[in-house]
Amino acid sequence: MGNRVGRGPGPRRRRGAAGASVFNRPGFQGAALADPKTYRPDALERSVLEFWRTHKTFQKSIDNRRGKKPFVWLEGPPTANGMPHAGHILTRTMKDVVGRYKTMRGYLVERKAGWDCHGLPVEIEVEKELGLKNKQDIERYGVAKFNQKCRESVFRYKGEWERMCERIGQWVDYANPYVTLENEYIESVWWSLQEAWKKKLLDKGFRVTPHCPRCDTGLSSHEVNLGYKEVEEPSVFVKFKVVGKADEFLLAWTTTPWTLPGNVALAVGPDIDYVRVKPKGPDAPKETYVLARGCLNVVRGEHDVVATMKGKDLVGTAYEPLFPFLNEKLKSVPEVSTTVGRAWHVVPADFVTTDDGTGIVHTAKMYGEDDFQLGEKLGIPAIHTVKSNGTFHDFVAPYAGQFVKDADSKIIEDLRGAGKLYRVKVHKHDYPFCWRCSTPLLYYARDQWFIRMSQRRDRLVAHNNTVNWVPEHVKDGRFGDFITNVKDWALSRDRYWGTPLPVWTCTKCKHQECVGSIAELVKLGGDAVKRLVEGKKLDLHKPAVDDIHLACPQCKARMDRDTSVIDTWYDSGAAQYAQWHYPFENKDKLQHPVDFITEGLDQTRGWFYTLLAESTVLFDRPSYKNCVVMGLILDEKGFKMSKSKKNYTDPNEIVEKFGADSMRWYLLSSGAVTADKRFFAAAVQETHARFFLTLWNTYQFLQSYAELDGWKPGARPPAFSERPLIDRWLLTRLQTLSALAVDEADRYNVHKATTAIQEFLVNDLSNWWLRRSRKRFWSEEASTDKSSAYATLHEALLTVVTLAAPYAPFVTEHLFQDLRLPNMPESVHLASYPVGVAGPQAIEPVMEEIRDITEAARRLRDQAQIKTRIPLAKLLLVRPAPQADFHQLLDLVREEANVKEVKVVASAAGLEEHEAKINQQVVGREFKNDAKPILEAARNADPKELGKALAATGRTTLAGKDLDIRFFTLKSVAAAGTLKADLPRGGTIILDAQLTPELEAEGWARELVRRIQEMRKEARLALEDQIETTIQATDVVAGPATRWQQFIQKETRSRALRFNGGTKKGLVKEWDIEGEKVTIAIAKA
RNA sequence: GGGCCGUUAGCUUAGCCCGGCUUGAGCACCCGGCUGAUAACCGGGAGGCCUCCAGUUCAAAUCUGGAACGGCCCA
Repeated sequence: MGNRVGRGPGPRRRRGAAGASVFNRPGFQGAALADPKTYRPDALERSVLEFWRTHKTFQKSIDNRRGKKPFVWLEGPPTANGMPHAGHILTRTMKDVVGRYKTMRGYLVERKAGWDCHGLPVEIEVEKELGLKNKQDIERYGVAKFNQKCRESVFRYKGEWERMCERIGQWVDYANPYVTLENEYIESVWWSLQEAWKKKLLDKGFRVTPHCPRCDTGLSSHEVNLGYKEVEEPSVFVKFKVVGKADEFLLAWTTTPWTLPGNVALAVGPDIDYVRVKPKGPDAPKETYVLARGCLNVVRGEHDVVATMKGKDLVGTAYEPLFPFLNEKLKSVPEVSTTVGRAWHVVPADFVTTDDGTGIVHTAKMYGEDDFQLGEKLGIPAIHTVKSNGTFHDFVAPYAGQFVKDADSKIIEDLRGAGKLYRVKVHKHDYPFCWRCSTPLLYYARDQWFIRMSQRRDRLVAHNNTVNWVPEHVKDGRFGDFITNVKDWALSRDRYWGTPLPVWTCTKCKHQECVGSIAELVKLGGDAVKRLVEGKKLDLHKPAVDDIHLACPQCKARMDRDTSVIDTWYDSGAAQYAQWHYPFENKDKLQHPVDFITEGLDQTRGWFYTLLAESTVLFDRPSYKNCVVMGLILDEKGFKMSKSKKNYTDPNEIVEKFGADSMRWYLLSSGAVTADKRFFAAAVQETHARFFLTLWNTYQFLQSYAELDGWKPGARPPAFSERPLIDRWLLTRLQTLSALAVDEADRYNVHKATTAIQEFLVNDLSNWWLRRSRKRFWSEEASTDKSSAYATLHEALLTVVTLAAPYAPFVTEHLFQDLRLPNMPESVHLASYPVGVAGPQAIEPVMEEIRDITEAARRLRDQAQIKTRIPLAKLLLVRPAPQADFHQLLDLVREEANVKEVKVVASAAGLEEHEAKINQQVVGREFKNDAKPILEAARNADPKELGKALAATGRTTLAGKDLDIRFFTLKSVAAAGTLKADLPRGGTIILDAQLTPELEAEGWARELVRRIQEMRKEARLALEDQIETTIQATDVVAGPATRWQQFIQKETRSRALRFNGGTKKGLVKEWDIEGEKVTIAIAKA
């Protein structure tokens, strides 16, 4: 390569104004960025957003792909009445990454936004705002006005959501979103409910669901889950008197005393062992108790077991009701009075355990799911003792009107007074509370609408099996478990703000109609409805929809709508078809399954389920092909982020400081996106520094030299074969990298793709290729080498930028604008994704070896305490003769290790020793059970002794076994006292550490150059500025350095250089170089 | 109470599927070097009972069982 360090950093002249780009930048105004050379993420990203707006880039990325294979993605609609947080940023980033990536791979990716509008959360917000406390308050306030407030409140944070999504670079069509409150959307939902109705899957009946007495409605399991709290409550052991036996009692246990007036049966496990016990002692009551043998610890004091039996032996035993109220009520209702005799008996049930309680389970039909099913089986009538607002009915006289939880203590006292209480125990457990209003929830049977999902269980399972779940364990784990035990979907909600259930019932003949479209509504509703539709006044919400009455097709009498609304989760699960107003419009848009969805793990039983449930019921098709389940975002300490604890940094602050790119890259690259992830500012900062600053500075390097040299992208790049090996290596690495990035992204392993891109940029491009190629840019004269360097750096940056574009859309766009050639697309997001060539190429391991050699050389210098600045004469590389072009790469070693000559020799006889290491795998396979002593002996042996024998004879003896060379790996190591090092992949280097006056002189020169360069920087001189330099030094330094005067002048751009003379001008500094005092002065010439 | 996921250096993590180098890396720390691209870079050092216990095996971070802790989900 020749020693052409030349003019150091400065070329001859500067072109254009400072900071102005030499590249083509059609859309950028440099003015937007105060200092275009500094990376200011926030300003840069905002200017890129502006660029996308003015060039309609998002729209073009779709229009360009018209006619191409579609890749269909479905947005899980957020509710916009809360602020977005870091978890939302992660899922929205993932959605965006996949969209951009697939677009660049050539697919048509349309991205319709969506908003989830209905539901209890919205109602609660409005209630709070208006100071309403319960449903009566809402009714008094007026449902019409209330729902109007809900409608206004839905989009309270819509602006924040849209701003956040835009700011983090999510491309999604917010101009044409689907909105679940619109008539078209509701009409599609109605259509689907009618389909379910036609299939006899939509039905009405009692279902026990978690119920909030304050909101007076059932809650979805998702909602219940948000409100578990640990509570300590009294639990009671109650004595049920056996009919016909004077002093015999069945002991049962409950944590909910308020359900005792509703008791209808006691359940036992048929195969569980039960005992009859009698208390012992003078004060003991003359009573016997029956309970499970496994629960005897419940019994207080001394006692005898007087009999044992199986649960099935107890079945049929009649007992006296604890309270008379329900009994009397049943007798008074003619339709059910005949069934009274079925209640208050011991019955068998498979849910009974002896884990806690007594093994005899108090059963109140209306207040537990198991209880209800058991009650149904026994034919016990469904009669409530408690109203849906949580207070006792009047017929439960002593507690009438009291809230159940408040009545608990009175019930306990009354039982104690009546001698029916065995004991009370404080019980600690998790109990659900309403997640919005903190009222304790009741499990409560209501007559409600439901979809018979249990009848479609097999189809759900079959469709689930077609889904590519990422991570895989969700398929058979959390999701699979859920659907194999799927329950019927309790659909109706006795609330106001939601999609109304479209079922009308005839007031006279009870005929029911499920309406599936607005057209049908007009047909059955007559002129009044027709006028509404024609006047565009139709509102399908309550209360307007309740005012629509249909004419019964059977008897012409009036039909009234069932007053309930449906579970809002049904709305979101309808998105697949309802977003297109299917089947009334856009029949061609519907796709089952869609290609891709992603949401957080918390949606497993939410949206992931409702989508699959509806597509199974309606179409008998799976809903999605690929489902990426994102992990949760945790705080710095690993706890779930919580608004109330405020244990997280506002993500907006982080975006402002380090940029959305850094935020996205961190979230995507630090471990799998499907794993839970800690999120904190320092982590994002590290990403910013490591990847983005490196990218930026690599680009700045190219930019500043191109500017000085007048180099332009695409200016006659040398052919691949003409470029130096190091360039060919880099370009080959790019191929391998691209292939890997595509492979990983195709499998949604975005963290592996991003990590690979980052490692390439930092390690290969910046820290190796560029580090080793800097001087090629400094050279004065035009050459193939120099234009190769430019072309290679340019091509590498362009490829990296394109590879990283889906993940970090902003800075890549900015750089692409500078790097693109005129014939390239106007945006990186309109470009094709590089697919590369898979498989490591022959040159890659060669470069690995070169890097190993320089590392080893540095290690040797360190050991010998010889600074790199002092050149050494020779480095011997001991290895078999390499391929011819290997020698080209040895120049890299020469410069990096600062040696005058690198020589490859076949053998270093006499300079090396051997170290042998046992190969456990081979020994293990060969000797099996006898391997242990051999391995132990090998561990205890001196590797050098072993190596000596093996190198000489090819065999040795260990633990009495004669072992040949194939049981060892033999390494050559430095003989004591030599500067010699082994390479990890074979081969050895030997460094000639002999110093000569010539070498030392050059070292002094380099010492001086470095100080002068540092002073140039300190004086803030421009790269190309000329200086005059004066050096005051003793002969130790000045003598040798004078011989290198030319070199020093050239390197430091010193027009004049004087030793020990002249006047000290400009910046003057005193240095201590290896104990020598040196004074240097530089002044701009 | 049941299910799922996780636990590797102070922090972030790779390796685990498919058992076999002394468990790799980045940040931070210490020593040294290098530096007119970088908030850098290069060499070295220190820092790991790979959460624990048992089992399988010639051999376990890796496979199996159990436990602890953390998180999530369900009751």
